[in-house]
This record gives sequence, structure tokens and C-alpha cells, in this order.
Amino acid sequence: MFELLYNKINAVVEIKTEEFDYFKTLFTHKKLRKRQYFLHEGNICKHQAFVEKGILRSYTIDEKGSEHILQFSSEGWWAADLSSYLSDESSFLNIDALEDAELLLLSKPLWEQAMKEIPALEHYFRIIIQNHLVATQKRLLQSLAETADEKYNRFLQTYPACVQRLPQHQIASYLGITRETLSRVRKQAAGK
Amino acid sequence: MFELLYNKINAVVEIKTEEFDYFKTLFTHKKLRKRQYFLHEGNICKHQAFVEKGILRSYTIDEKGSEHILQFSSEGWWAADLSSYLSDESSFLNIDALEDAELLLLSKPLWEQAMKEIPALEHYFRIIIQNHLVATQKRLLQSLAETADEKYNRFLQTYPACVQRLPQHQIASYLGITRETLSRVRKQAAGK
DNA sequence: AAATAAAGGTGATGTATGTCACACTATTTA
DNA sequence: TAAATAGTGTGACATACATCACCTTTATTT
Repeated sequence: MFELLYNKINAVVEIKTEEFDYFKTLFTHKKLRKRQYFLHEGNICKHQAFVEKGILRSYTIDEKGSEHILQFSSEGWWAADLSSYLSDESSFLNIDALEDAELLLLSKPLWEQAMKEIPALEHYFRIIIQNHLVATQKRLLQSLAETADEKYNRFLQTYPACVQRLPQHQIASYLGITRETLSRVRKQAAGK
Repeated sequence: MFELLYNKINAVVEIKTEEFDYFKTLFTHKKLRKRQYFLHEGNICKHQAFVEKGILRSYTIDEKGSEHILQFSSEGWWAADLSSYLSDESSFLNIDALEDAELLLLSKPLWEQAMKEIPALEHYFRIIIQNHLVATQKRLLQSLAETADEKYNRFLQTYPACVQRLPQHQIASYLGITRETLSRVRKQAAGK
């Protein structure tokens, strides 16, 4: 049940078996069916979720009613409205399941307790947050610099596995283009 | 000399005087004149810089030759090409000074040593990186959702101090719009 | 103080991408 | 297995913003 989490942590830091055994006890389990919500915008994000199975998407809805996807979280990744989770303010993200999903949930008090008691865990979280920041910065610059076509092709290269699993309009929304534009980009690419 | 850094750290974690006295010894000083570079794209980013005075900007140049600003770093903030600093690979960012600047430089080996020896520092860096991630995620979503006009107005609200110090074309580049568009947005706003 | 470079403004024109509308197919759900 | 819902494709048209070109004003530099 916790192998994936254990492997993910161990790929970054060395954690002792007894430390991890303790860490495990802090989680609760949750299953979501496809299209069920983990978090609704406006609520407080009380847990962060480690994805054991399935894919979650985190997105906002702007005033014009369009969705903008911040993130997909598949097996081995974390999902949360960080801003809400950290500050206890209401969330601006919606998080739902694009496939049936199994999650490990961790509340903020228990998370902080764990990091306090086990320095290796604070180290682990610093590292993954750092990597996440680097990836987000690159994505931001790419979203400023690239055309629709370039964005899609980079996505294909970067997340080949996701392309299979995700409907196109979700990818379009992640890339910041419309589904129509993505459809035309794909048609063009196929012509070559 | 180190008061600002001390205050910034202490606003987040409690660090002991002797711990900070040790931490201080790991830095070197550097002054930059306006328009001088801290980092050229392609080089390895050997240091992260804490800004004591002045403003740095971090930016990329895309294939078409346009600049895209990732970040301004003024007093009390850090600057680096994180991706390069963390992985020892060549940087994709340029970092230069928009005003005469004074920096405190910290190499990666000494940074990691400090965090290892002083858990409060690892905690501090986790927190500021986390906040940075939250801010970057919000900016990414805003860049997808907002018009040129909305972007500029949000910038005015979020960084009123910077608006005074920065030339408009730098702000435009940060917002992902052209200087011409920003000029027209401002004209329109002034008309009301 | 003159020369040079940087910053800012504005019109004319171009274009990538969005919007709307409708058709078709695949997948759920009852 | 029928009905409903979700996903995809494509044409006609609209538009926000970029590009280009040129000019004025304000800082630097010598």
C-alpha cells in the first residue's frame, strides 16, 4: 500500500524503516471515482494527497468561465491547493479525478509534526518543492515564449505517457490554448 | 551588513545567534553596477545571491530574440538560476542588475552544509521556496486567464513599490506583453 | 555641453488564436 | 440497447495583441 510513497521518498533521501513506519500512520486513505472532487474552490484545503492510482487535475475557473489547468497529478505525485493548505484560507483551485483514483491524505498539522520529528522528511519535501518550482518556472517562461504548436510538441516530448491517458481538451486547457486550436495543430502536424 | 538577511530569516524561523554567526561566514560579497551581469546564460550558476541593495532581473531570450523576465529580485530576495544551481548544468537564464546592487553570495556546497548542520535553515529555505512556488503558480494561471490590461493592473496592486523603480518595458516583458501594448493600456487607463 | 544611448509614445497594418456554430463519434449511464 | 453525455473536427468570422516604422523625451557617457 505504501510502497510507491516509500520508493519516491527513498529516491531523494535515506529514510529509516522505523521513521517511515511512523510516517505511514499519519495518513488516511481515500478513493475517488472518475469526475469526483477532491477539493472545491472556496473550501479550505485540509489535506495534501499523494496519488497512488489514477490522475487528478487542479484547475481554476476565471470570470469568463474558462478553465485553466495548473497541474495533472498521476501516480507518485502530490496534489493540493498549496496556497490554501499552507495558510488555511479558502482555495482558488478545484481538484477532481480524471480517472478512478486512490489517494493517501496528509493533514497539515500531522505533516508539520512529521517534518519536525524527522529531518529527513523536511529535506525530502524541500527537494520536491524545489523541483516543482523549477518546473513551474520553466513552464511559465515557455507559456510566454512559445506558439500553440510549440507548446503541444513540447508537451508530447515531456509527458508522452500522459498524452495517452488524457482527453485532448484537458491538454489544451493545460497548455493555455482552446481545444479547437489544439485540434488544428494536430491536424497540421499529421499532414507532415 | 547582515541585518537584512538576519531579519528575513527570523521572520520565518527562530535561529540562534551563534547559528547565524556561523551562517554569515559562508557568504562572499559582490557589488554590481547597473547593467552588469551576475549570470550569463550558458554558464553554470555557482552561487545564489541574496540582494542587500538594488534590483536584479532574471530573464531568458527565446529563438526569436525576445526577452522574457522570470523575476525581479530587490532587497531581501534571492536570485539564481535554480535549475543550474541545483543540477550543475548550464543555465538558461541571464541575470543582471537594473540598479547598482550589493549581493551576498552562497555556493551550493556551503548552502547544503549549512542546511545539514542547522535544521532551522533547511526549514527556512523550505518555507521560502514553498511561498515562491505558490506565487509562481498564481502568476502562471493569471498569465493564462488575464488580458494585458488586467495583468498590468494586478501588477500595480501587487508590486506598487516596483512600479516606481522599473522602466515600463521591463514590466511589459515581465507581464508577457509588448512595450507598445503596455503603453496603450496605460493611456487608456489614464483617460478614465 | 555635446553626443549617444535608453526609454517612451503612437499610427498603420498583420496574424495567431479565440469564438461561435454545427456535425460526427465514442463512451457512459439508465 | 436506447438515451444521454463527453469528446473531437472543421468552417466562417472576430479580435486582442504583435509587429514595424518613426518620432519625442529623458538619461548617461565622454
